[in-house]
Amino acid sequence: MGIGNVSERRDEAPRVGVTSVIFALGPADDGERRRLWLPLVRRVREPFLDAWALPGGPLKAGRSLERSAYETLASTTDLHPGYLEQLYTFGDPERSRGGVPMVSICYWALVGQVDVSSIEPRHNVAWFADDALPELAFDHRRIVDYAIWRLRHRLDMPKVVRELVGATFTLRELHAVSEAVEGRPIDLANFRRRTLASGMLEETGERRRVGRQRPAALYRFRADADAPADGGALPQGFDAGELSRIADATPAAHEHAGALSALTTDVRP
Amino acid sequence: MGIGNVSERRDEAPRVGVTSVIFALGPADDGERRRLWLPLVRRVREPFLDAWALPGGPLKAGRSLERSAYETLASTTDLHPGYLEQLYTFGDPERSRGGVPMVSICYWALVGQVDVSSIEPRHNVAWFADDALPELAFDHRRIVDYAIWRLRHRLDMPKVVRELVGATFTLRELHAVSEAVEGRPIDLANFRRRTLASGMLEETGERRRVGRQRPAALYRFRADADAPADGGALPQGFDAGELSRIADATPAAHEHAGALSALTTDVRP
DNA sequence: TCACTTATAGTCACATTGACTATAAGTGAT
DNA sequence: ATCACTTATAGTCAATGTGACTATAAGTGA
Repeated sequence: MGIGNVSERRDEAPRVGVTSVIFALGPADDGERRRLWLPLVRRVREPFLDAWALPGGPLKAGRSLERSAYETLASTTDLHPGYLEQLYTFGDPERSRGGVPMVSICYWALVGQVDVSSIEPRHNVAWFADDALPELAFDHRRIVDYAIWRLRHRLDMPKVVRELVGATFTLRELHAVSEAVEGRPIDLANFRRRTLASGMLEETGERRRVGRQRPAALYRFRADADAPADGGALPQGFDAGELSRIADATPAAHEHAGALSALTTDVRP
Repeated sequence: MGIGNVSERRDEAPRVGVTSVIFALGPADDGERRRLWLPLVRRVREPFLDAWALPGGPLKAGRSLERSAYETLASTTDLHPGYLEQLYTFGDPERSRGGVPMVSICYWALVGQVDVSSIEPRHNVAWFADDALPELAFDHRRIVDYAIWRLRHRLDMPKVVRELVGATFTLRELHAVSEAVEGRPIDLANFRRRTLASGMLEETGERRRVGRQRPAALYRFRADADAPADGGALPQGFDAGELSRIADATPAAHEHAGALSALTTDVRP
């Protein structure tokens, strides 16, 4: 049906898997810039037994790619990102396992907060800073490198950043997130000016005091003028709505609102 | 075989296909802006018998995704793009055919010149302007829309454009290509200034006369300072080298050098 | 009230860019 | 030769965006 016999099927049907790279904002260790952290799972079978690997699993029938990635991620790490975007599909012949070619459709996500308690009990999940990763199984290191590269280059800051900050935030907080994402220091004053001028934000009217100093005005992203530029890497309206539906159906999914305030806490297990 | 009885294997292994969206610079019809044209193939079997569709086929065992896309494209359209980049992977449940989920890994490419003669004999391949496409089979219309969207938004002009112009070109030619890619008129004088200032180009020293007027200086892209910015959507060094290897092994692959001069010719079959 | 820290405003020089205008250089026709 | 015409290429001007700083304001605990 459909494909027909291409010379009696010498074409080994490839195995198809989904893999996720999740980024979270790390702690503000000392006075340093924050880093991005990402969760890895320890492999419990060969090959690469005991090695760290990206969370993933086989594509599940009847689900969209995105949903499949979401479910796999949730089952292995208890994470429920509010954002999931296709990154790249890997399928070199060398990726074959046991002779069967392996195609991995990779997704990535950004989460602001990590519910440490929920993943703590499992010893096979841990978080690592993006610049201090262990050896990874398969070609996962390359996948991570690519994800980071793309995060820093081919992405509109706003769309990403709003996933890392909470619903409401001070400019300094937004600034910290931006620095983490971009991986470089950014002049605060200029950041202020640029960001405010962009018109993406609106004041909530409230203020928040972080230390014991002058409290800062709280902002939120404007609901309208939402996509002043981009639309993301997802085809507009393709799987676009899917994630929100998933998120709505998943209790834990929304609890990363107000994320940043909680991020002062160490996320390491 | 393969598909088997549904109840036995409810984890229906998905079928995996590769699909390509190819863009070529269309003719300068009248005085209008040039358009991008793309090749479609007429389906020769159900479903969507006789409808136009993007060139594609099943993922071939032992090949990389990119190579598979390249070969499929070549066999259905005789096109040999010098550029092939992963676009997106589609795999919604609705894409299933005959109950078997269908995952399509889409690639896209830009070719400057089309060897009309080589595709002419086949009546099941034709070129269409990006703003005058026929009804497409499956969800291919969405794929095309996404490809165009991404071409115009998430891409660094230089990298794309250098695939559409020849090895050597006048600023006016480069300007025409840019207009086609961006899909909007661009002030020539400013385009000049910007482009020259960018340092991407270098003069060849020669000049070329297009009409009967003053000849224009010829430029080429500088070999060094090659990637002053990006690197493309491909993970650096992943499949990156692959295409060149393919291209080298394929005679017709390089003949789109000097492409633009030939583009005054109508590409329609 | 003071010392201290952070929020927020403002300055300045400089680069980029859109919208035009002006001049230079070739060509075929007269 | 010269002219009319078309395109190549250079410049002008105002508006805007931005990096690197500096200055002032607003809270706080002591």
